[in-house]
Amino acid sequence: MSCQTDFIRELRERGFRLTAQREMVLGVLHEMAGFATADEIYRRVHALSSAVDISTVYRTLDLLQGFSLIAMVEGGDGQRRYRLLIDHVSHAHLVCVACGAVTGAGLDTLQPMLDEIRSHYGFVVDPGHLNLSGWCPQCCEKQAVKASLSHVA
Amino acid sequence: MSCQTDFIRELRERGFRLTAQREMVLGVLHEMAGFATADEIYRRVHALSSAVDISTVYRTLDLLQGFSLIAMVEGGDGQRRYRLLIDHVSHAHLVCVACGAVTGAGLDTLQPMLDEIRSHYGFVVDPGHLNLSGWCPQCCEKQAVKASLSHVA
DNA sequence: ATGCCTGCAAACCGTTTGCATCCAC
DNA sequence: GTGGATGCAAACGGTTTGCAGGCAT
Repeated sequence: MSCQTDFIRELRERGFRLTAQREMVLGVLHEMAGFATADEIYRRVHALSSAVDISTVYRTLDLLQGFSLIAMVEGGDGQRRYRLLIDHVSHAHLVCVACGAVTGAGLDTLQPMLDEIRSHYGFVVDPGHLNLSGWCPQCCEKQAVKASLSHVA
Repeated sequence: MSCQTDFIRELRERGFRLTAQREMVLGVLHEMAGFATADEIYRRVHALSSAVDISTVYRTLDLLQGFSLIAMVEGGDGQRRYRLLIDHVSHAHLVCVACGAVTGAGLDTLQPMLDEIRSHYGFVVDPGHLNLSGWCPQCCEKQAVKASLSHVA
């Protein structure tokens, strides 16, 4: 619930209003384990109260991003996925380009590399948006199958 | 030009046809230094021959992806960017979430990390699609300015 | 009472697809 | 000649925006 109070405090401090819709979007994000698309979030909010529009979901997600309370990744399927950033900041995200699944990975092993990139290229990798594209174990296998097939065909 | 022959050979082997449009798309990709959006590619091809459609560009890009001859990254702006994979395989891509700029980074320093991810999570990061999101030096500065402003507002 | 937020619906933009025509094979 | 490839245009799906009304402040 700490995120809830963070959110409300941020809202108040910046002169935004607290509405039932914004609470619901945050609530849904809070009870979801991993990443979710805007539409998935919309559906769950809509189940709570049918009078919530998808545009409000997007606007609230924008707001939450502005507060750095959520992370956003671009899936390989053209859909964006969102996730709350409550003490998940120290995680990298392994995004499967085949099925869109997102797995968490400890950031500690990656930190030396990020520092190296920073000093080499002046490029600051955002730890909250550190997304590595590739294949999850399941799709990795499928990919191997597909590759062998395309050699035949 | 080696990519050209690779492409033609792949086409022939798989029973696809060699057309002027496909050659032009490949040619444009070849003469471009970095990543480009489908629209940028389209404009350059269209400049060569006005009778080329954007849909053909997309279809050719799909084809090239099928042959693993190009890499695709999802920019933070919702546009996909493409790039030829001629001896550029050993590069990671630093994608700026603010301006969409893509910088290359040597893969050698990152390889140990990729191996670790593979053994830890069974997740195979695709070296050809290794995209790290963050801020390029220019936008990094702007971001810092914006952050300080939002504290005031 | 004020004006920020909302729902509605339409616009938007990148991408995909159906179909008649065309051309590489 | 045949079927894959193309151009055209319309559809598509996720996201954004304009606007009149509603509700938190």
